[in-house]
Amino acid sequence: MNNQQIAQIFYEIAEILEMQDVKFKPFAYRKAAQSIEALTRDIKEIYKEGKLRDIPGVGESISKKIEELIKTGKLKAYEKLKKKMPVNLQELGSIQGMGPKTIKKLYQKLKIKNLKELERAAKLGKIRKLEGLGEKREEEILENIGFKKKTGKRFLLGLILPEAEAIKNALNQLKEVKKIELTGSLRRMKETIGDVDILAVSADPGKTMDFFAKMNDVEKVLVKGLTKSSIRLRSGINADIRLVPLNSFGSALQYMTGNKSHNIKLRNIAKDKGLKLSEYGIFKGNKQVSGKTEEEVYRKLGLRYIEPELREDTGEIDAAKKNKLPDLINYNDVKGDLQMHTNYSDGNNTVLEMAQYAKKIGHKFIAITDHAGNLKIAGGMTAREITAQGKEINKIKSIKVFHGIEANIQKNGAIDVPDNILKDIDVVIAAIHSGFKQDKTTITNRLLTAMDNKHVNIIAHPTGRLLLKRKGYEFDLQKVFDKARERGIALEINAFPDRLDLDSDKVRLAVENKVKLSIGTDAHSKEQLDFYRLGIAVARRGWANKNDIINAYSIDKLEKFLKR
DNA sequence: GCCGTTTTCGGCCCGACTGTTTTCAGTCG
Repeated sequence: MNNQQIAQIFYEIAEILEMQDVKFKPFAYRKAAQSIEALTRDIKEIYKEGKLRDIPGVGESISKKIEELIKTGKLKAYEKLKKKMPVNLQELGSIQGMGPKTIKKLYQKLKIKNLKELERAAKLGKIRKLEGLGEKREEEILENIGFKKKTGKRFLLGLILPEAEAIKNALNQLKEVKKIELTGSLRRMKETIGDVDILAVSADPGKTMDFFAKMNDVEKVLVKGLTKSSIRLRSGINADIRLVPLNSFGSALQYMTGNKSHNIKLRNIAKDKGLKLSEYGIFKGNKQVSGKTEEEVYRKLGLRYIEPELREDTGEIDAAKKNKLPDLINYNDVKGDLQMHTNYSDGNNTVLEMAQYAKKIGHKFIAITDHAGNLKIAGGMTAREITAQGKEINKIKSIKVFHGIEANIQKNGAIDVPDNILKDIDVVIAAIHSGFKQDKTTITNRLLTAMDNKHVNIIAHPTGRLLLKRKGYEFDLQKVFDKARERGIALEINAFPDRLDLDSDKVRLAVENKVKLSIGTDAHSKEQLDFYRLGIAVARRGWANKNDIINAYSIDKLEKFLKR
């Protein structure tokens, strides 16, 4: 039973209780499930320490249920509920428009238990005959099943951000649009995005909504009103827009940026102060006392301004109250990029082209880190090629270029490039590229052995995960942190859109452990150097300040770090 | 079921849109 599985059971309990019209309990179970999901430690450890009730939303009853789950792997209360409602909630609930009440009705009237049965019933026209449902709902269900089958539910931040920014810019061209921002998980720079949320102020809502619904990329209009509209883009992602009065822009921006539990906490703070917070502002009775800017909203609630990337309800509100928010690294603090590839291995551009583009986007330095050693598929360089590349790098004067390589950590932890080559390399990146299926202890030792190599500077994409594809291997994080700190090795925040590895939770732990981090785009073409801001976003979401990130160092300081 | 610098009992975030309704329930964010 891991954290996610336990959380899932509580989500399902919430759902079933909601079907039974039980008041308030669903909210409590959902809250507990969210907290458990957000834990950065194994809940079993917390249980062993007897500290389950320190988890927000976990009280007497839920802590006992967690104990039962850990001890027996089962939960009697859950199984009892499940008997009354033996349906695949996760599956049915993942279809847009299917909430607890509809699921319940469909089970009671048509015995629908899963997606397959739902699809069959819809195709046979059985759903439209039920009271409270109709033809349109039936069509909607069928369509959403089709949508679910076609795409996964989430999209990579790095791929959606440019598309969303293009939409924002197009809308911003309209003269009646006075203000516009991307909001939601995009603004929080979450690694994957469920949909695109846009907030705007418009002097002509009708015209703005018409434009929004008729843009080139629109596949289907889902909802269209004067304050709120929703479309599906050809790329498969949904985009929502909300129009509000200028006086409410700040509170609406706050509200739409979320996340949900961050917002709920803020509303509770407002309430404790005798105020009411909604997307339209902060109200005292009927009088609006705040809402034009986000800064003002936080101030009115007695909080320091909280950067969007931190708004995940993981301690930031408390920190804002106590004036203990981190001094986050800024997007312009990063002065260079510490992982990229050229045509010496599997990249598309030359050393010079990479350097020129890096200069253009404002970098002061880069490290060229082509594959070396025995990774043949990625065109690992030979000793002779490494020397030739070094000469080419030395010719570049417009920007500081470090000569690096990306070497492989072999199954026994050895680096597959000999020391006599490594000793002349400025930046040695080591990474695991094979043997992902080894057990936790083996991988841990492998990483620790690699970090004992006296030339290694950076461990790249430390967990090996690929977003929406591969989970990544497990290892003892604490041991690797300790070794990195002792040995003066940085752990990478790989900024390639489907990696973002380390992730922000692990970055936060690394920062707490005083481990240095490096940002590398892993660019294989010059345009991909733009991904560096995704890496900064991960750092910010991990509460890092600029001293934690070696890319924010001056060149002198960075050179010292690299010489260890 | 959880929780408390106004509470150990009495509250629990708030509003828009749609479909199937003739006054509103359900879903979503």
